Amino acid sequence: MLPFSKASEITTRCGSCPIRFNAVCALCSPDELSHLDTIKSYQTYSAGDQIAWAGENMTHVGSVVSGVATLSSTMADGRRQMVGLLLPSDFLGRPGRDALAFDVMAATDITFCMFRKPDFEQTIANSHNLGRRLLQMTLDELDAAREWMLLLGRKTASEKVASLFVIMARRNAALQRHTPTGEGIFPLYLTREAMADYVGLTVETVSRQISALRREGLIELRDHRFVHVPDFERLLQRSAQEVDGGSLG
Amino acid sequence: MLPFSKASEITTRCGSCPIRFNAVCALCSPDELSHLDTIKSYQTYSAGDQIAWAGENMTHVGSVVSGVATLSSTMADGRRQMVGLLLPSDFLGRPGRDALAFDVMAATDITFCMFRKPDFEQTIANSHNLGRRLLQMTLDELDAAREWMLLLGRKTASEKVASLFVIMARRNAALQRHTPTGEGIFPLYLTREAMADYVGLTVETVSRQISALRREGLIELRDHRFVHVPDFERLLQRSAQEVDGGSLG
DNA sequence: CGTTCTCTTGACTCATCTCAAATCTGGTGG
DNA sequence: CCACCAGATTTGAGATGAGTCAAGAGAACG
Repeated sequence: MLPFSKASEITTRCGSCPIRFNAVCALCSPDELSHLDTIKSYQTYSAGDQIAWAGENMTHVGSVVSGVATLSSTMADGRRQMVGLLLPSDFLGRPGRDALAFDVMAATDITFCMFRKPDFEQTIANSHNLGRRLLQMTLDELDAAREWMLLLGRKTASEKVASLFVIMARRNAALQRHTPTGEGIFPLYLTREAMADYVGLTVETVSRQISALRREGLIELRDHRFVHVPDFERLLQRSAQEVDGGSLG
Repeated sequence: MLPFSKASEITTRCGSCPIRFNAVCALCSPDELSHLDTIKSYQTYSAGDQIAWAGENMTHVGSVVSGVATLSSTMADGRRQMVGLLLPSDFLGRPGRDALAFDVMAATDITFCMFRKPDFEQTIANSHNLGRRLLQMTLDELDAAREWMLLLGRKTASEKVASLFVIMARRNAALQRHTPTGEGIFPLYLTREAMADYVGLTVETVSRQISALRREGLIELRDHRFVHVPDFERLLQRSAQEVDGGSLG
């Protein structure tokens, strides 16, 4: 694992943690939280850092507090597919399994709230609420992965890219506890390459599709870091997505 | 259609159930099992039956005892993507959520060991082992879904079809608690259409790729119901899959 | 301010899809 | 038991969406 710096500045007590109500600890009682307080530690990585490699043994598991990380799978010849996008409150790691199945990279500077795996497994064994929440989150991720499979297997390039923006808009809105409608704006954490790996296209095709969406006024790029959506419903229609509101993990 | 027995014949006490050691109940104690015995019921469906529709409220959750079912997602214009394949011991349903996110169909005649959802949720709340096993299984399914995403997003048609056979060979072997090597044979439950929905191709392309694999001697069809693999390692190589041994869910 | 990396755009290629027709399979009724 | 039919599968020929290769424009960084 790459070197990382202590994040003493952002260390907080669980009770006032920004991801308190969405993370794996969301269902924990005050007692359980104060136990977590004693076994947690913060770790930070810089944008671009490889956090872990597929097959590696993770000594820690934990939650994203701030920043974005990607999970991806790489083939022998270099083809790569992103298989997970970790935003604040998302959980990284597999209690009960040693080896990590996928590569983990920091897409932005990122801070994790980590637990040594044995500590966490021990805590799960004693805290019903922790395991219950982890199951909920894992089931949600599974649903998201399956929606993502529909995108990868059956959507056109144009639908894929529109869907990507729909997903990002939704996940961004979800962090602020609402759902996107009408006009909105969200940060674009991913490079063209990461987007291409997300939707199973080449960078060139992603770039062309983004240009097309801009020409049609479905999106507008601001500062190269933000996406402004004038009419979310129009984008949604272009994505060929059902209206329900999945949020891909 | 593969032979199968009427539910009444296979109704058994949990202790002697064929999926006892892999299903969601695998970690349960004798006490817990005898409780499950009192709340379970068997349900059967015929090949081709739609077991449930996306968006529907499932009143029951449960395990496949024998037979095969598919989970799939359908777009408004009819495009369809399979997102899960349920074999014996796999679990269907989402404790804690009402609506089903995907369509469920019987690929062969199939028997489930079902629980009314409230009963099951109640039992989970009391039985640590049930929830623990469900979490394990869900995490495994998530890994499998993610490998599947690599297939959908980045593999060629030829690799996709070879991967499909690798996956089926592995899952079949896993049911008998071993891993495939060298020569082997397994049943082919899926139609060309289901295979196409699995790997995100058209039936024509799947058919062409199967013909190519046969010409090259990588597989051999027997009775149109079984696939004989003369050399599993050669097939594996063609699938461009890592050697580790995932088994897609 | 040059160097490097990312992104965009263009021209062309090719893998997979589409449309169409032939063949095979299993089931049905005479 | 056999002829026929409907559906599943295979195969062919041509169309096309996305990939590849290449060049130029923009940003980011020192």
